[in-house]
Amino acid sequence: MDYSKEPHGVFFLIDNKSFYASVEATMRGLNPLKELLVVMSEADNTNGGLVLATSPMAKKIFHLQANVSRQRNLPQDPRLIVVPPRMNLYIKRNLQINNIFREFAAECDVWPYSIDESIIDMTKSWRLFGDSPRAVARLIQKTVRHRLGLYTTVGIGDNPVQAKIALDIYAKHDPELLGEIHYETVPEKIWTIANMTDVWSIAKRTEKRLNRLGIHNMRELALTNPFYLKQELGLIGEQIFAIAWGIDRTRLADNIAPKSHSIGNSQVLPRDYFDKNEIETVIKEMGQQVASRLRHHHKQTSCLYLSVTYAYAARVEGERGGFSVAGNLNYTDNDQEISELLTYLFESQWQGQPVRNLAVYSSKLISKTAQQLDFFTPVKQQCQEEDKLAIIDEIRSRYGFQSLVYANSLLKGGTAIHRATLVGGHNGGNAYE
DNA sequence: TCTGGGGTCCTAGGACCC
DNA sequence: TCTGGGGTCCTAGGACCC
Repeated sequence: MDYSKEPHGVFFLIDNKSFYASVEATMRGLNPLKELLVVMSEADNTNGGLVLATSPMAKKIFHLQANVSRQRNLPQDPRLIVVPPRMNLYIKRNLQINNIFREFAAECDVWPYSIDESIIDMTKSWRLFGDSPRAVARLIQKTVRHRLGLYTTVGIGDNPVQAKIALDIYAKHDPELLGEIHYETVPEKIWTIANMTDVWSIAKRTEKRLNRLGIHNMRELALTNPFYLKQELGLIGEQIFAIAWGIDRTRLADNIAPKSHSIGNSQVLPRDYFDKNEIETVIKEMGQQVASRLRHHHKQTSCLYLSVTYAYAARVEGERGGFSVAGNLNYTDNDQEISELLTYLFESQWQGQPVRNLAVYSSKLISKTAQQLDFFTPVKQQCQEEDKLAIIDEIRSRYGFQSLVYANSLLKGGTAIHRATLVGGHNGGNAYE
């Protein structure tokens, strides 16, 4: 493989070791790597408790490998500290960590990827801070540890995908929490990965399809004809072939840049819902929440998507366990218009099955520059409606969502009030210390 | 996994157009 | 109106990630 024309840079992929659990440990004056601690959400719909994060030592001692597990899987051991999540605090820490990264690279070269991972393009700046990329990575780790008490894990690569694999496969098990992959070390570092599903973008289904083609590891993948892979797996085939060779031609500015394609919410209901009115109450609430988020981002949507999953008891083998439908409408961020279309979509498909899971997404978004008036409603009325929603948003941002709810949320089945203070479905806690 | 939540991207097949 | 064909857009579903 000739790598000479491939982009060569210095990329760091940094994540926080057991992020939520580590933050909680530091808040208690404990060492994140030594304590036995789990963060467990006990929201209504978690069915007894959902473990969101497990400290490294708890994973080791109690063999808790899976990231997400249930309360029933937890050992009854007095040494184990179980704490509720504080999502707002984790968001705040994430911002602080990224601000530290911005001391080591330009603003435009730091790309937050998730609540506990960021990609940093260090190509232009690493020489300012040390003799080798590895030394600079150590310095960043020490800085974060010193200021916030948190341990970070760093994958280093000549491009983002090498850094990502270095992080996932090597850094997490390295005593210094560092991993490196470069073009020259691809056969040694990537082809030897025992389990293909450990590689980013390959999960169970893709592994199965590869197995059917006689491919059982990364080396075999790398040595397969790429045209054959493309023919059998489509674009995914090309992509994972490139990954097997450590090749990544994406330019972060084009690909990672936040370009919001959709805004939506989903929830598992706290119990099975049988009644049409109850289900529609929640659908309307979710529509209002999506509308409110659209307004907050100054966006409007022209396409709504509703997904309904039936209660387990209503599933029939061989039949679909729910439905999803999409519908178009004129660009809007209006509660009423959004709720109406969602209700219509629901009624167009629902045939009385009990429901357990609902999702509402808005897509085909545009930035809102001015209010779009329609031809059929008096202008004054449209402006008043707009003003009313702005006031609702203002009151809610000052006094909380539950300070002002539609009467339907007080009806049986509504979940909005209960969920109002949750962040990502979990307890927000308080960001202030 | 008898159910967490918020996303992105890809694709097969149908509708529609010229 | 017992077979055109190519292109584009849309929908619904699948797969994956953190």
